[in-house]
Amino acid sequence: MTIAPVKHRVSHRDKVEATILGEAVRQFAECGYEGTSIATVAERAGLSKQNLMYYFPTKQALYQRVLDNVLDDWLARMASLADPGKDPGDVLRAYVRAKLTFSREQPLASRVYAMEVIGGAKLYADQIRRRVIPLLRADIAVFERWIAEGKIAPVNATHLLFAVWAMTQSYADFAAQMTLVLDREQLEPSDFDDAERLITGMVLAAVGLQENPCPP
Amino acid sequence: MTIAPVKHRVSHRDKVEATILGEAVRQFAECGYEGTSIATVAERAGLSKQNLMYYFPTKQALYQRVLDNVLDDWLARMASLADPGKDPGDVLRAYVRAKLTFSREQPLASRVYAMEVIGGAKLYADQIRRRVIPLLRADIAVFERWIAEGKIAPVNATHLLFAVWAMTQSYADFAAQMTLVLDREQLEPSDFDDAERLITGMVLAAVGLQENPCPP
DNA sequence: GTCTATAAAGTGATAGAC
DNA sequence: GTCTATCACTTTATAGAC
Repeated sequence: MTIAPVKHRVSHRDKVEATILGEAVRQFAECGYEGTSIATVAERAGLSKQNLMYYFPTKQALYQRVLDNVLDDWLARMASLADPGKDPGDVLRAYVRAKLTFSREQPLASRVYAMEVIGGAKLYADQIRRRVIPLLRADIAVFERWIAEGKIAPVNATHLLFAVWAMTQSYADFAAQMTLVLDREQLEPSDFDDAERLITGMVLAAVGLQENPCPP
Repeated sequence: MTIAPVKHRVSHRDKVEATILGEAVRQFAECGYEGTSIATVAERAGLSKQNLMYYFPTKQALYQRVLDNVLDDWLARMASLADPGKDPGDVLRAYVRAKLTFSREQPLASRVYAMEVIGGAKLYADQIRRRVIPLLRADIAVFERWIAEGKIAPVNATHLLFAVWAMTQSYADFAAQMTLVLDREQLEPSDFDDAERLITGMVLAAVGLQENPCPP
């Protein structure tokens, strides 16, 4: 009886799964869940589709793993950024920067998540409810505490978070349109710098934390 | 020889096409292009799939007509909103309001367009290049002229437009996630009022047009 | 002008070989 | 433990009937 080769730090299975997941995230980001065929994913990963289904028994299992990885990565970067004890300005700056960095470094992850939400989150609503919503609500609560303490101007905290989310996420999701406007092959680091400056400025001005040109 | 009944103001064909397009936009918004089957669209529209393909010879033709209608509606609402002669504050307020109204009244249209862009605009890039990009560039040029004339603070006009687009569009595209945060069945008119207030405030504060709480 | 039978290719999934 | 031949079904599209 042969025993599984546990001595390897990264098993053969782990390597194959990583290859599959890498292609899967690209395909799901382009075509969404229903639009992606496991045959295409398998072909680009260099496997037969039947072989892929040995590692991921169903298409849904593959999709959920992709989305799990997306959330893991995102949550690791955003975890407890909003600390009510820290300076509001610093927190807001860090928040915008972290979210923009994710859009720049993991645009495919962002797009898979966006596609799922736009389509109504039919396959992942439970996980969003469990892992994302509490985090967003906590961030909103921090904003509201700052307002109550008079540290920032009284704005609608919920919609402020929606705004930050929307502006930063769009640099991954709507990159195709932005590159057409900017007449570029792809978004450059300088574009993300410009975006960070503008978004940070807007947010800080909105909550009264930035010395802004006030009309006389 | 029978002649086509041109006397009818709305032909039988127009009515059937409208029914089909109504179901198609819903289906494309949920599942994207590849994820939508014309059989499903036909069934919900009360036709056989073969009959649907009499009116729209290919799936691509149906998809392009749906996207054409989306753009027609959107362009009609946004046409020449940015008039360099008008008051910048009024224009920005009207711009945000018009875009938010579209998100509220035509969320499915917004989502079909968003899905196409996120997937890389593989089937509609030409039309976006032709009909959308020039309009966005014109809006940016107006913002830049205001800056040159000293009417608004010197911000990055391109990214300001990206920000407005992102914030307003997200109330259609990310509605599924927003309703989870807000614990609602669907977004209410009051949510759009709150959104309009916050977004307008952010934009006007960013360009120095709103008397904002300045730190002492 | 409107609708239907049929085809040709592709889908996710399983049972079983190495 | 890893991989493949095969299946039952759905996809878009066409050729042709009413």
